[in-house]
Amino acid sequence: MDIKQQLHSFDLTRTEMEALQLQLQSQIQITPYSGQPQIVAGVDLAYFDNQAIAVIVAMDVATKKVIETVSYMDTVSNDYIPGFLAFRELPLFLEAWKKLKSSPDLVFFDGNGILHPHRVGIATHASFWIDKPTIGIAKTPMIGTYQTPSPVQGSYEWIYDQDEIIGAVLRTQTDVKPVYVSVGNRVTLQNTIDFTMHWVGNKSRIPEITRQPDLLTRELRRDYLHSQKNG
DNA sequence: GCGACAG
DNA sequence: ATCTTGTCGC
Repeated sequence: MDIKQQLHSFDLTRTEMEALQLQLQSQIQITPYSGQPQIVAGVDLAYFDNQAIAVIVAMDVATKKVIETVSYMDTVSNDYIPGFLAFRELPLFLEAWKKLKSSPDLVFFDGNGILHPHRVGIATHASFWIDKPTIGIAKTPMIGTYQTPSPVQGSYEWIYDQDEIIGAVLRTQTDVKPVYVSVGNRVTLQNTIDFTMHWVGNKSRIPEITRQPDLLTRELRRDYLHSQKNG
């Protein structure tokens, strides 16, 4: 099976998934983002039973206002396996992506980029499907070693795997648990930190760019389950 | 062999 | 991710 076919096949064995990650890993481009993104998007999913709703929210970088939102609901075919989140969530995300009319310059994912055993977390993996620069923002650590960042908002520490820097522990709010950010593809870790902090308000630990889709995904699930309960 | 392990 | 009560704090 060539890589092109695998790009559309998510029902793979563990060995096949690892082989695909290794192929993608060799194509990662950690390069500075050219200029400034004008439109960016955030992604998240909400589950219920064996189904899920994927939501993409496109926002204007300058005004920080929502430009467009799209969603896609379907059955989830793959279990969650640490290290293979992409194979569970990308199928739904890609369907939602097809419905998007605007063209984001960059996409933020709930999860990791290269802060991953094979350097191919969901944000990195997705970049090869949508052909866009990506960034990963995780709420809990997965791998790597790091020092605790200062409790002040904006402070951070590198996350290492041996001598390799694979991400950063970033304090989005003073005296609040930090988040774990990493390069998805086609950006630098510094771009990742800067772009992430741009979306940090003064209230939430989670940047608005991924908090918006998180809120909307739960709202849509509530509405769906409610309408289903009635008519 | 044992424990860890994004969402 | 999801299941859930009370509770601390602005």
